[in-house]
Amino acid sequence: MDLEELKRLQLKLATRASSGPLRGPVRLVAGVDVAYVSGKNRAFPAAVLLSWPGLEVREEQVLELTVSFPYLPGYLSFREVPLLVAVLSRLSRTPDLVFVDGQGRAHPRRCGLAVHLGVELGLPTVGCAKKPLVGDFEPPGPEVGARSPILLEGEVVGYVVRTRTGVKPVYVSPGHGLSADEAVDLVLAACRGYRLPEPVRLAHLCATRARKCARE
DNA sequence: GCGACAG
DNA sequence: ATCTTGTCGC
Repeated sequence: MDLEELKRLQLKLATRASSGPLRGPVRLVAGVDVAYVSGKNRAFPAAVLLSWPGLEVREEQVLELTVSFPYLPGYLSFREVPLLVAVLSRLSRTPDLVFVDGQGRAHPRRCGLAVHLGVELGLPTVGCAKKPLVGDFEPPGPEVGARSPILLEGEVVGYVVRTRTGVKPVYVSPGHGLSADEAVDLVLAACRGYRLPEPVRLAHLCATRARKCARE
């Protein structure tokens, strides 16, 4: 792998990403995540389909695949996009929007996992990470719904959002097909008492559960 | 050179 | 991400 080559690809992908506004109604959403087996190249990508805005689980899919690309900060999408595309293709219906566990535009080259996946699928995506990658920001207020902008080179690429009182905030940034403000609204509307939005939280549980079963 | 660094 | 039990606090 040639990182300079991949950097150029990221810049190209970022150009193809739309910053919204969201087009069309959202009635079905999906959440994706990947669980790994310590050290090995085994991965368990999971996708959960839920109704919107009701958030009722409609379908779950999990796969056991081999990962070929290593984890490198700034290049996560080259490791996970292939896995996520594979598991999403297993769903019986195509979601109107996908919640991703990772950054969207809050990336050095504006091409985080959510951007890459969204452009690749041609579907709107929201990035919701548990930790920051780049940008400057202040901690959001203590009340649920509080947000503070993530600034990168003078641009608001996302928001640090308080989804639960007394709990660390999440880092929300748009992937493809929507604005940063819409991304925040969607994440808050997808939370049900936990730090992470339901689609991502359930996909995480699904992937972890699959890995556990596979080992027993 | 030093520190940072999604999952 | 993963390795891991109990424990403090709302």
